[in-house]
Amino acid sequence: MNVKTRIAPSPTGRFHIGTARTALFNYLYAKKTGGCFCIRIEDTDKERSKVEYETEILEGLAWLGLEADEFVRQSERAPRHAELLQRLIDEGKAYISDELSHERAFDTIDRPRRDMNKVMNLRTQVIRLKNPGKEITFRDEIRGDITFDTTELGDFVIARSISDPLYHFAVVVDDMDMGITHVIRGEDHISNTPRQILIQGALGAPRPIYAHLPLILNEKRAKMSKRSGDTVAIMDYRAEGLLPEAFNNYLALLGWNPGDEREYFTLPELCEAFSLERVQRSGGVWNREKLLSVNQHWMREMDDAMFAKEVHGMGDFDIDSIHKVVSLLKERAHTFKEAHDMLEADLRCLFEEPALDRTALVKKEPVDRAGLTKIALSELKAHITSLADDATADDAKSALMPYADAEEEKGKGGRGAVLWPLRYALSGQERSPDPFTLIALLGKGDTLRRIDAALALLS
RNA sequence: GGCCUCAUCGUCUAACGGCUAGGACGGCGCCCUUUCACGGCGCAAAUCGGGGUUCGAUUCCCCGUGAGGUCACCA
Repeated sequence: MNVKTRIAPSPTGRFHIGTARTALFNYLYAKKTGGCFCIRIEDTDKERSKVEYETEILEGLAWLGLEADEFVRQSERAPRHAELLQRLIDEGKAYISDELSHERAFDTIDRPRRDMNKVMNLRTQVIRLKNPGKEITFRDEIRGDITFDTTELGDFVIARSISDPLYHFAVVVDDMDMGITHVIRGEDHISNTPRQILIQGALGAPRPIYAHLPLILNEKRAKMSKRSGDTVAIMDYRAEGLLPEAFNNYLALLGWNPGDEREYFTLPELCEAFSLERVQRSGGVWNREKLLSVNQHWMREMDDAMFAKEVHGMGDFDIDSIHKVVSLLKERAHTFKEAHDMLEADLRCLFEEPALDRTALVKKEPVDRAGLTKIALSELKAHITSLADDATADDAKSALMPYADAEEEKGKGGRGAVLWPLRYALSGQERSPDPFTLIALLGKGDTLRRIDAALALLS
């Protein structure tokens, strides 16, 4: 069988985490089996569908690298929907039902004393499916057999009018026409499945294979939703500087596992390893910490030029400056936003002259160490002066550590009595990279200037 | 509430019916470093409860309990 899957988002909201994961699983399954992955925009709700949402969803899918083999917009299939709706009516499997419009009927309850003419005007027509009222059992690839009694559904509405089909009807028709073989979707669709099977029955459509994915839960264990205040828009994560590689990796491992202990996967690796059998049955709680950790992993895998470009994109920091500190950023940042912020925090001293504080410089209990600090800095200055102009951090370390070690031997303040003033003189910060890295990055000239500035503070 | 689904460390998860119940994230501790981060090493941390079946249940069955989903002329 030639596998064909689809992601069928409705453009009535932003590109959601859940949609992304459903798309990913559909994509993985299709690619794993050599099948075809389709995108179908479900825009039958003309009131709520918006082009900007469609655009965002499509951009999001592209960003994740979930390229579709086929693209359909449901609204473009209206004639086909009307045709089959009419056929069902002609065959007596569906009927036009005269009734009070749903919302207007509600109005009427509030204002019961309307005159008869008005009430007559409230009448409207909908199309309902004749429900044979039987028990339906379908097999779910992830959960096994699921049985529903469909009599309680009654003759449910499948269209507002011949030209205005509802979700259930459009889905069934389109899945049939497109030849969708596997419907992989969220668990929240389980209860929709029996009525769609009923429509398939009326249409004589084949029943696809169903697989209902566990939901993504928030820390309160409820379905992730914008309403509950969860960050569910993929584009918000992208804006923060998360990588699509990290997203796919994290999303895949939330509700699926490869059966071995690998944790990091590229998209092609996921395609290779994926199987529906190893999809989890229970919902997974969204864990931002883990996402960030996965993101850090993929950030470190990037080449430096790309990395610098991403950081540059988070603000207006000079690209060449960023380039110099990529390795520092790679070891610290979990997102590109974080990386950018570090340029203005812990790494600030690399780009602007620090404002030194005398107390912090000579910091150390219990007596005034200004004298000792002064000696240490002078000594360091001598060592640094003899460094090559393009000394690396390792060079600086091997030139200066022996001196610091010697102080350690003597007791007194130990290495710290040397290393602290050095690092502080160069950074003016309580937290910063180590002094040797600072020397290498600042260059000999700036390094000496900063030491002189510190020395001046002590005289 | 009806119907449906689910149930292993805090979280994501592994474990042909047979192990000291494994890994990852997070946490904690130690080392490295008198900063921060990285890194290394280590520790704590779980089979929801009760019945069965079995020589033996995390694993199979039943009943509880808990959690979630869904009950539109939205998708």
